[in-house]
Amino acid sequence: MPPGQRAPVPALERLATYHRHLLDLEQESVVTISSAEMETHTGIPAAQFRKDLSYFGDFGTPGVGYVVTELRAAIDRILHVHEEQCLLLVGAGNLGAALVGYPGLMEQKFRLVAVFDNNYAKIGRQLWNLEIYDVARLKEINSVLQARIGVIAVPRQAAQEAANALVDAGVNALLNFAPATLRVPSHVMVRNVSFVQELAVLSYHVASVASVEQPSDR
Amino acid sequence: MPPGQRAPVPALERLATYHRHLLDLEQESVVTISSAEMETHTGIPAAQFRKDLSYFGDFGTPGVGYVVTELRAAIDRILHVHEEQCLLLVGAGNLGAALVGYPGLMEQKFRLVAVFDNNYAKIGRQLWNLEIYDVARLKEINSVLQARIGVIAVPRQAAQEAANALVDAGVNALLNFAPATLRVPSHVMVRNVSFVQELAVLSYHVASVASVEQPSDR
DNA sequence: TAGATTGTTAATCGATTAACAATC
DNA sequence: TAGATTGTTAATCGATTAACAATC
Repeated sequence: MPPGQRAPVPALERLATYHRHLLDLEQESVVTISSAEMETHTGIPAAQFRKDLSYFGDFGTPGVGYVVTELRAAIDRILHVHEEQCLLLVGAGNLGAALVGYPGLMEQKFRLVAVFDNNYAKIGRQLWNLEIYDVARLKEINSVLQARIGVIAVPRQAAQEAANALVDAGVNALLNFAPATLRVPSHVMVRNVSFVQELAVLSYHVASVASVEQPSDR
Repeated sequence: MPPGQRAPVPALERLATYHRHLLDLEQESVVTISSAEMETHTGIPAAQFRKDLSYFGDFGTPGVGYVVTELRAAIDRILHVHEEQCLLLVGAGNLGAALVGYPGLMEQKFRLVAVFDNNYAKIGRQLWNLEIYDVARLKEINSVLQARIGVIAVPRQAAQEAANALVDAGVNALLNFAPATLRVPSHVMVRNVSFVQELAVLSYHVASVASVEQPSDR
């Protein structure tokens, strides 16, 4: 509760998970829920749920639990997803196209407002309902749009350049799909999404399970 | 070095990062590299690099460093990416199509060998060079293919069912793109890739940077 | 040999888990 | 009031960082 301590990033990630489940519960017209019940839904321990929330305030009632709608709304505000968030996308390839068309984005008030590429064959074309702009115009265009989150969906070699352009345009948060280590100023947060890295971890696991011979658990 | 201790998952994730940079260094014909030099490349502290490797053995030479090619090959074997890994994909939507076409996969010896969907409008069609099969045939088909890693790229509502089908077909590692909490047997490892969750963390950051007023660092 | 750099041990840090007094 | 469940403090756990003896 005392805002002296900063919430750990893992707590923020879990907050997003709680949020998703709370939306489900709202749909099912569940009115209140206890931390123990949340545990059965999310698989995250009740103590951790309460601890995570405690970084931001008091949201529950002892002996009762949490009002689903209120808690969902509170997390909306914490994560700042209660109002529309604009996103810029750099890279109009397969992955970029999949992101623009991804229905989960607008479900959560994220809106892709502009797409950029450096390939002249693509510039000026449409990606779904959005025109593809020259990445050289990023700063100019964002001076109007004022988006603060950028999505990088370009090949590895172009990733740093895309990051530079986005930061220069006033973006201070990057979702990076390229398998590259980005250098950014300290006020910019980067979240990497790397399929290949995830697959490597799974690959390690598969090999180790195979070597132990698959136990017949469950 | 003593294999009594199990490597932490964060160490495995970093191993994949080291691997990527070592491939770059090989391209540039760099012969040896020290942990300090790796730090400048990857941004990961030298001490952590050495510690991470120490879970798996001795790979360097005091006073010299690491032979790039040897270390890359050693990590290949640790992550089990030295031989081709077959992947099954469930979900032939936009995201699935982007994954099949993603060049980074085959660069790293991951090969998507079959695509499944439950939409009869899609079954029998081609996705790039692969035929889309009925998800009901997953077990039958994998009894031949023997893939051990599955990729879930279906809508949230269908994710658990896809996971069940994959596990039933002998898969013990899942890369899940659906924003859902999957229940799986304990021998199955799940890695979640959730754009929206990542965006929520970034959204929190953007809001907090804005509230402090952007410092003029860097 | 002297200089460099490893692998490892010990110290630090931070996050998770457990326990419980406060409170509805 | 009695029962339930919170928010928080303290204990535990695990990962990161620092320091250094071993070694090329």
